[in-house]
Amino acid sequence: MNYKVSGNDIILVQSDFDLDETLDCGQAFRWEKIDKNSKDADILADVDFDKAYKGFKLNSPLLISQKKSAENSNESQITLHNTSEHDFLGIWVDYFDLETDYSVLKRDFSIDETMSCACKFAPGIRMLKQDKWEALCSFIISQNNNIPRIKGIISRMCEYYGGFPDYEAIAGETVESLAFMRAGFRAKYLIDAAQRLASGEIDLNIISSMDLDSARKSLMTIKGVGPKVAECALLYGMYRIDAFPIDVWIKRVMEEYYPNGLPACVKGREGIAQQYLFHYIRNKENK
DNA sequence: TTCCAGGCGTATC
DNA sequence: GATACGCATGGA
Repeated sequence: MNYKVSGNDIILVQSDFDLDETLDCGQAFRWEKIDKNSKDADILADVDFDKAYKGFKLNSPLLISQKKSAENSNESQITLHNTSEHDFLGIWVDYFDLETDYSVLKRDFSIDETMSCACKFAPGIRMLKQDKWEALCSFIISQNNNIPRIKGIISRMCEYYGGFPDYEAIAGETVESLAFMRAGFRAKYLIDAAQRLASGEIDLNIISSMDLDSARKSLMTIKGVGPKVAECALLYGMYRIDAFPIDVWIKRVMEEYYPNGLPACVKGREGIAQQYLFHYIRNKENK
């Protein structure tokens, strides 16, 4: 990975990374696109960019922009603004999975025809390595919900606490005191998860090193965590890329393309394949 | 008005 | 173990 430090910015030339496809594909809910015509874009007044996002990993903020390379369509200049080399190496390299070569991954996946289409459809998807607790919370909130509303609930939560609340904070709440979030029936599930973590009954660090089945079972002892949310917590919060969350959209993918199961070429990396497929099935009609 | 959204708990068989 | 139904909320 090649990068340079320029003042308070980190600049890297990176292939297989598109901000829209990675930050707005339903894996994370705290990234907001910066409209070039809004006053938000003022902070990027001197920057030459195509698209930019601001957001967080847990409570680490980041402003990130992208400028497509003129000579290579698969390549972009990615700039992480107002950060340090220390945070880049300590937080963001890991978060954006920059040590993984996605061109190799996509080449492997593309043996399968549907996977090939999905990879070509959004070649700039990367798996985000999110915080365990943040991912668990996010996907508890996600159940029977749509993405704009998930973002809204999480945004109200973070605004209220002045950042993403730790589980001790949520553990002390009640359904009534969390009413401001308008999370509906999910509020009691968040509280249960937080209380189980606060009591030490469940430890996400321990779960992250369990075998997949034990990890699933342990997570599913939390109220409101079923097979799908457990799988998402494992995939997005613990980088268990062999986890394979099946929601309504992936169910459609399986019925339409894989009635006999997933192809062998995604074995061991089902979760990453899932991210390409999820984005593909949801968006292929309107592109 | 009705249907749906990155599901799950509960009741019932 | 399978299936049916209710659930908070808000946009289409």
